[in-house]
Amino acid sequence: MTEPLKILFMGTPSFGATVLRRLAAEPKIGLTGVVTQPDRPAGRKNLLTPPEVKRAALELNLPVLQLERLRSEEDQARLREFAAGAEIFVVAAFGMLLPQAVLDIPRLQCLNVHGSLLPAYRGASPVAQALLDGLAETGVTIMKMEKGLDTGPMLSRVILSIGANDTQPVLMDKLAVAGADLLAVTLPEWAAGQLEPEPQNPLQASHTGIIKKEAGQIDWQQSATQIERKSRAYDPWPGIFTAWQGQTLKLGRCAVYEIEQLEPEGDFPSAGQTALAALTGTGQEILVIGTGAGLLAPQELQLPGKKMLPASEFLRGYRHFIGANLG
RNA sequence: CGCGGAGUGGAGCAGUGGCAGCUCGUCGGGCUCAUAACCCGAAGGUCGUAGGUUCGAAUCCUGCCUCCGCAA
Repeated sequence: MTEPLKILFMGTPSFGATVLRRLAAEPKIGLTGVVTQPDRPAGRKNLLTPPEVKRAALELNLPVLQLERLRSEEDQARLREFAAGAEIFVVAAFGMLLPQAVLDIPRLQCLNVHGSLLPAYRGASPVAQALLDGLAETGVTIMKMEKGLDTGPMLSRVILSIGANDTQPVLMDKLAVAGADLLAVTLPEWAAGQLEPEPQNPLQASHTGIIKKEAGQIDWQQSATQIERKSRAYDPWPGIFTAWQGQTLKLGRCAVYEIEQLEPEGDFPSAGQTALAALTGTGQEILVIGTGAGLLAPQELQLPGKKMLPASEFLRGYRHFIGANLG
């Protein structure tokens, strides 16, 4: 058996941390160090919080280098020094574009693990977008990095099915695990020169951007199915929310019902209107909200300063919620 | 010192200086072919915590603990 591949890992949030932890357990792979972003103020007190990848690296007793940017000569020099001995850079959700000068550092190039089946869903939020679009399956692609954003030629990929109840963190984690396993296979083959990179077809490319807070605003004209997808794609941030009595009302997990499945008390609610309806057959009463198509049944609701509550408990405290118009 | 909200019987809420309440649940009884429905009744709270103001504090002031929204 040959020497383990010497790898420098670059990543920032939990996707990167999951990949890092699994790589660390791989005997054929030797991690020389971890590069991540600086600690940032986060949380309610704005406490300086280390990125998840840093926490994982410290647990694994790996040297850590935190860089704010990579464009200056000075930063690149520090990186070059830190990366001494590394043959490959492996990048997973790093959050920074690597300049050409950085891409040129390692002898065996830079490889990226991306949470989609490229060339579809390039960019910052491939997982959320796949959930929003209601895809049946997605996957992970390992590519050789180029200067562009997720444009490099592909080395390997694995396809995963998306569960009907998968939320963004759940799917993200599945992809990270699959991506790490794929790396464990791909890296040695790449190092041995056994892989021929396959260029991406730019005509099939699509882009995903950074998610903004406003994206979580519910449009009640959308179908219940679309809104429910949104609730899974935007979990845990920004979540999905609407307005009630001048306050932001967050919805947690949701279910979707067709009109035939329910017997309402009175008329079916219009878009954005709340109502109680009985499930046909069982007679069980549930909270539903009208939408552009179908009915949305939120399982959990939350008002500012309050806890997320199961719908039944929420209604005990706010009985006049029934019949309200949201949005 | 980033901004802000909230802690009240088992659960969720109301009560902003003067007897601690509502919905639900729980327990007992009744009604009913039957029920998650309905009727009658009961138990269950040192109002997060430590001080302070007051004749009197869940309520006003201060510290602390816990939970949460915004911002990042």
